[in-house]
Amino acid sequence: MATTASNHYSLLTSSSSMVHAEPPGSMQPGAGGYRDAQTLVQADYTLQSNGHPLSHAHQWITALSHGGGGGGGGGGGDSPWSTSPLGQQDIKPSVVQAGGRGDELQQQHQQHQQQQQQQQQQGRPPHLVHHAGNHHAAAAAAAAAAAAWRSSASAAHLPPSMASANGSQAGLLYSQPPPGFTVNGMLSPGQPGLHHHGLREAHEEQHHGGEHHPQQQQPHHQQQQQQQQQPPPQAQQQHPGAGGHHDPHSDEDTPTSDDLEQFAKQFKQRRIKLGFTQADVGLALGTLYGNVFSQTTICRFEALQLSFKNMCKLKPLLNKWLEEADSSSGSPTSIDKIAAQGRKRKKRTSIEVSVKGALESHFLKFPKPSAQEITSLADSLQLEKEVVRVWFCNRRQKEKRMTPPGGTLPGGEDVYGASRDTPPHHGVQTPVQ
DNA sequence: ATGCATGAGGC
DNA sequence: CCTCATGCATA
Repeated sequence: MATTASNHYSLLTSSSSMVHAEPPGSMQPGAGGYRDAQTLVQADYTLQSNGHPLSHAHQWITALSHGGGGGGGGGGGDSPWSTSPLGQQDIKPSVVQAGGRGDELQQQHQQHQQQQQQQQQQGRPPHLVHHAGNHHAAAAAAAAAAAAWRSSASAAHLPPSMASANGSQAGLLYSQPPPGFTVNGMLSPGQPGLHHHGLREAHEEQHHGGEHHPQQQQPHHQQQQQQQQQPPPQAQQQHPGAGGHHDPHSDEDTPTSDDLEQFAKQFKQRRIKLGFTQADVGLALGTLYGNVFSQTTICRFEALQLSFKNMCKLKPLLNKWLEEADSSSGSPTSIDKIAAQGRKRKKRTSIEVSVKGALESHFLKFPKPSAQEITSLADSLQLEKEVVRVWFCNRRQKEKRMTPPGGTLPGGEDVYGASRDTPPHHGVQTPVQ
């Protein structure tokens, strides 16, 4: 029953209004059907994407710095962070799904919500944004994660090999905005003209004195390979005494974990002050540099929930945006979003808490279950094998970047060893959003 | 803000 | 099939 509705891919089924009638729980979605559909969709999608002139992305990315990173792909053994500085994959154009599919209902609903959200955020009333402020956990988590990074960073030194030269390339690759192009890729916001470019730094957020714990909270040991993402990030911090010209946000230097943390904070603050939403930024990046990102990604960046590598990749772009947004007065730029294509995704399966608990338990014992185990587990939980597989993948990913679950404090022993049971999700403040 | 999903690379 | 980067759809 976990699966709320296994499949109603609106599109590829010619009928738009049907499907979703399955009583939850009684059935288990046929994996086969799903796969087929997916394949079909995939082809379709690919086709569409191809036509699009957005393939430049991966080029610059690659140039930026290549990292075989995950490659290790399978390799759980290697530590992504240390090995390669930057990402390897190309950025795919984000297709905006055109409405009008069988999912209309859902989409509309979603949009509605988003609008609401945006209103709060970007209802840039001159007076103030009254945010909904509520989530707190995220911030805490972020901090924790950052802390972890910091620790590791300070502890390890890394070879200054990362290069992050891009910029020119980016422009080149994409439809370069004419010289003089108004940089602000976005400007959709009400543009009350209250951009105060004057306020540059928001340094106020300095750290709270010492949360540096030497040890990075590393989850437990695992019997298998535990790829620790121990990033040996370049912790090249220069001493104040020396040359002392350290510029935290120059997009050119190799960012340290600390830089990233700082940057993320500042970025968020300024973004909010300027009245932009995370989605706005993501879109603007696409307009400006050719890489479109979703609200999700921007959000994760701000919350430091991306891998170190990924953070490094994004930072330069966001930094540029920030500079532009702040120095350029809004000029009416129109962001044209290429919308179109319908992309039907499998409907999100919602796993029940109890089931989740079971999965968690297994995860603790065997983070990387074999196909067989997955199968039997899926069977006992009445879930599709694929769902279970993906769940584990995501879980592992989460654990990698996850801002250390509350626990981890000094001593960082138990990530969630003993009482891993309800990681109180949110709980922190987060001023906006 | 996050959970589940998709896909490109890699073994 | 994994990892990793991303994002749609959600709660």
